[in-house]
Amino acid sequence: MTQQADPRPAGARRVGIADVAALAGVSPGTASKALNGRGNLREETRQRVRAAAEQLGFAPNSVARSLLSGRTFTVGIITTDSYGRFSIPIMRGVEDSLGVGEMIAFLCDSRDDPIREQHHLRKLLERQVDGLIVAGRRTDARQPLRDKLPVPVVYAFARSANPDDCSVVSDERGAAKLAVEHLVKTGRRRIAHITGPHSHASSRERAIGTTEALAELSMELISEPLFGSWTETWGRFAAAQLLRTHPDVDGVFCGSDVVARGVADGLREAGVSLPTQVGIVGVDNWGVVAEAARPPLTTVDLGLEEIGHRAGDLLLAAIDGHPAPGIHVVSSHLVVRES
Amino acid sequence: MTQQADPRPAGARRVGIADVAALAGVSPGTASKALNGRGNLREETRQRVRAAAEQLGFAPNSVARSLLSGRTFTVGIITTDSYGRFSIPIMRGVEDSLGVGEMIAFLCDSRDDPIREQHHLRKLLERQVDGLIVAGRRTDARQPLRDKLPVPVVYAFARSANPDDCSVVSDERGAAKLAVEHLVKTGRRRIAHITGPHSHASSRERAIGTTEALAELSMELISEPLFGSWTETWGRFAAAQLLRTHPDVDGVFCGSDVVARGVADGLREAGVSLPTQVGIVGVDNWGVVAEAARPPLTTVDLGLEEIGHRAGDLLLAAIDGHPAPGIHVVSSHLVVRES
DNA sequence: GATTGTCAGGAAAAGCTTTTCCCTCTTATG
DNA sequence: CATAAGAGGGAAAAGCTTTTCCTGACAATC
Repeated sequence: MTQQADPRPAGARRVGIADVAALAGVSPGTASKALNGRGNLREETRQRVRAAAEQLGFAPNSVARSLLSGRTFTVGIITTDSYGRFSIPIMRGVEDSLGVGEMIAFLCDSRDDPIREQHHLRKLLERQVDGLIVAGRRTDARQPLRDKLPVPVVYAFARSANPDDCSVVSDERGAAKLAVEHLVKTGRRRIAHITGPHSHASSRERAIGTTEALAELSMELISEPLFGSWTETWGRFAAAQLLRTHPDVDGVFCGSDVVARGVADGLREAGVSLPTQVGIVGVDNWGVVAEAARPPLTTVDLGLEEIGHRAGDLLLAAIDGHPAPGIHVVSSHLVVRES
Repeated sequence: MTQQADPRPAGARRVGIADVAALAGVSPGTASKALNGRGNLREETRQRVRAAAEQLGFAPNSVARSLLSGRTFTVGIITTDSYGRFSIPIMRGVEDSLGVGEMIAFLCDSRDDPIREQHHLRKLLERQVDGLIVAGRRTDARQPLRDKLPVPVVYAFARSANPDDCSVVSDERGAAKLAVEHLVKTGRRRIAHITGPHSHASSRERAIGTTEALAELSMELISEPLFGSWTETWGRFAAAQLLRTHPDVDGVFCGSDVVARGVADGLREAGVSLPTQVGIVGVDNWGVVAEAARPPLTTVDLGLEEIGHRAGDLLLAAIDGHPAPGIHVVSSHLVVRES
């Protein structure tokens, strides 16, 4: 690996501050002050140095700068999800937040493998990252990374099992509440809940939130929540089953858009007119699924990008010495389409 | 931004090689040699140093190491796509490839904004990345990043307009050929092509590949290629139209899985039995779309992950002084499902 | 016994920027 | 005029690891 052939093929030697200083006829220290607005220099000298830097296309070597300051303006993102459905908007939010602090992110994919995760962690710490964000694909609590880390950590979407860590999570029950209230507000009274596997915390939370929200309105589900899998096939199957047992259903809250799309297809193909006879609400606001469904799905957006953004902000604050441990809940919002 | 509050909340002072050396009773230089297998040391000394490093949990500060060696073992990935459908598998491939070289990637999202892109470029160069990968979302050629970059660059998926740059691209015509051959092999003779916007190079290339592949078999399309958009709605619409003008169609090659799914729904709901009467082939192998379609879609996988992998390999080679300029084509492969 | 060679490890420089401390020159003040 | 103060800029250290060069000690050889 990595012979020592010339590592700079095209663009000549990199210019250093010494080159700028020489061209401007000052010492490197002075050049540094001129460019960074420090020290006590004549305005004319500053101009001269700036001109020299411009002319040479000087960009400070941030490696040297980091070595001195102990700060790299770099964070590591460890995602357990192979850049999938969930981590993508989260990462975008993180990058947005980090960008304003002139920080930049290393991306590591642990693929749910603890060994891999520790390996990435070590590599990131060697590189002196200023902080870490751990993004998961499931809302179930996860093991903390490791005790006594030398840098702050923020968990995004998948909370840390240690409540003293800083975690940013979605509001699962609030999402269910939004969905239920929307269904009721649009006149639905006989509501069912079709969702994913019972082994997923998000399924269970959303189911609990659903019954709670109905209870607040003195209502209840027309049947027990139907747990299955996060697939369209399950949605279609469950829709058919639901029609057999409860043909009078007029609203379905689905645990995800994928399930909701299956339910919509299942109902429509059984001759149910949507959204006239039955209203459907999904969760995720996953464009390719929700918009292509017939009718386009009304759905609850969990605010993944906002989660990433908050995680980034909290990490920056922690790096600046203002940690905010605990669970931070980002609220969901309803996206009304035609279903 | 960034006060100088204590940047290390939890884990005490970072241990340096000097700490290890002191504990082992040697000089820092000797400790370095011991840990890196350099120099001429007694085996017992090496052991002692290794034990001390272990005990203290020492991890070398790669910032200092980089400053000395001029190599950071870091690359920058600039994607024009907000971590979307295409960049995701590409990035995974890149990470796979880079991982074996113990390299790690900075991720930047330019959101198709040249200003943003230049900004990211500058930040990455300041950080002394060893190389760059530019990943696009469209196959259309793009402007090169900049002339005379001090590090090697590999373009992935979206080739550089400069043919002397190193680009890794998908085989659009080959993909069309695979699809057509599959349709013909499964007995289809009256084949149509429904695809995305004519303004996209990938639509045009796939259409050309389709007619070429048919020509090689002394066949031709039953109608001109139908250009539209990358949506299910277009697929459904085009399917209906196709049935009106060519009710005898028995095979459709679609420019993407999303379109193919629309076509499948459109045909099925018009009473066409799939795949008995009409065979459908898509492009992308996008799980959530292709697998949920009825029937699950046979599709051409463009090998995005492989593109990322190749790009990573080529970049590593270039960093090691073995550049391979030109266009590198990654071949597609057929994924046979039930359509 | 003196010289040469080898082995083990130490000392110091290098890599690039920033920052602290200090020096010199000018100007103002008593 | 002499001293103090301030302005402007230089010199050098610091940050951490690696690498080169060098020194000492010991053994072997003549």
